[in-house]
Amino acid sequence: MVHGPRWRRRPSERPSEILQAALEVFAEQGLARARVEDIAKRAGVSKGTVYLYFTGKEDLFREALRDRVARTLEGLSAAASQGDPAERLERFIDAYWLQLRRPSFGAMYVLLLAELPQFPELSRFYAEEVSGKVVQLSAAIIREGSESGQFREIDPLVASRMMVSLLVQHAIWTSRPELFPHLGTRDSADIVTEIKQFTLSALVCASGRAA
Amino acid sequence: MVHGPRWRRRPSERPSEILQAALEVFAEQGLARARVEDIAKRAGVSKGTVYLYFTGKEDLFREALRDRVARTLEGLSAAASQGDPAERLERFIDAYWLQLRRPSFGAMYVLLLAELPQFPELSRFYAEEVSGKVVQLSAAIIREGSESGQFREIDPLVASRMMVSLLVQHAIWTSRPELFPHLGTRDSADIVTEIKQFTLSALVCASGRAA
DNA sequence: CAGAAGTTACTGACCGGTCATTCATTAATC
DNA sequence: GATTAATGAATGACCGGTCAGTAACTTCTG
Repeated sequence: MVHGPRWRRRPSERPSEILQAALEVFAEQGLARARVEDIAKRAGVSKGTVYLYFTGKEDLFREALRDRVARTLEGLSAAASQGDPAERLERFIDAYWLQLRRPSFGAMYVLLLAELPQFPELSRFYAEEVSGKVVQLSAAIIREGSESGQFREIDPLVASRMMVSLLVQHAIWTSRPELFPHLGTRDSADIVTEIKQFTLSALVCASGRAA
Repeated sequence: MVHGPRWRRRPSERPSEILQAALEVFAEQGLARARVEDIAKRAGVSKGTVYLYFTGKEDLFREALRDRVARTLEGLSAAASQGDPAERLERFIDAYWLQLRRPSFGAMYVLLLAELPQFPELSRFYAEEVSGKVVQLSAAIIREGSESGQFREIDPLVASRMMVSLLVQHAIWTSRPELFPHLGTRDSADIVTEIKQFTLSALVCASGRAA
């Protein structure tokens, strides 16, 4: 058998290759069960190499999650920038749903919920830079629609939370069909349409019940 | 110092004491990180005793979760049984929210999402007996409201999923305030009121946009 | 009723396997 | 041949699970 070199030196690409592999393994196994050796194997390197670029398993976890979390907001502000409020809201929903249905989202969200208490710094980052921002962005659209009279009067932050709830929860359900059979065989496009219709019904409806 | 007996024989109470302690520790630490010794300590027994009543850590996990999960549906069908659809829906929301805001819910839900893939049997139990049932129950109320003309025409299963999304997601957020600052200092009662109003707005509104 | 004999709930030191981390060595590259 | 990237065998901490021993409780006997 003819072999190429047993390995190649690629110092600049290694870190991101390892992070990618790490996110996958952490997503499948969780922090405690994931084995550094498996992450290394998936990244095509040996266990020792991981320790050249990261100080340990926890560091690797932190970086992998930060890397993925930081992308959640990609494209959201752009989507929200053109047209009348209802259109913009629909585009916002589409853009957010695009992020949420990425296969890694469900896993990442579970990792966030399950492991983040151990990483206070990363928790703060997530709360400030991600979780809060999504609600703020959509709230801005809703506020405008409210002021222009296109949407009924409603606290924009409340409405925004409701809409985000619908999207996130449906994304989680979609990511675990074996636990949540009530979605049946609906595809992603149907779901997002249902969410849009429900949200807009709640927003354009004049009625409103007095408290 | 005077000591009582070093321990007492209480064979009949042991199992449930251990399950209770187990649920708490699993909720805090996850399956892999939780130590049997810590569960034992919290239950006030030694490690060996745990193995008298359960065959191992996984068995303990399975039983603790099944025990808790089985209670999720408590009181839901009763709540849904009197009055016109809007009232019944509000009572259903109140009853479900009562379950969801129990401190153990957030933790249990995360355990479900994170660890259940390893327990196919328990997954099936959850999917069939819990997850599906909640949606069915509320869908029945909505269907009736739709048929009586009190709610607009809408697929009851879709509307039901939307409503459950709102409740479950807000419960998760509530259970991790450090990750989700957008709820501010709102209390539980405000949140459930907001959810009711939003849901009913979406349901009673005549408008509807053509697809 | 004493207290001996028997039963079993319970304990905790120990064993064995797993896996994060280290580091002496080797291979590629300059 | 000097430098640095990469390897993988070796190390040791940790923890699930075991089991010989002990203490609480029960029953039997005179």
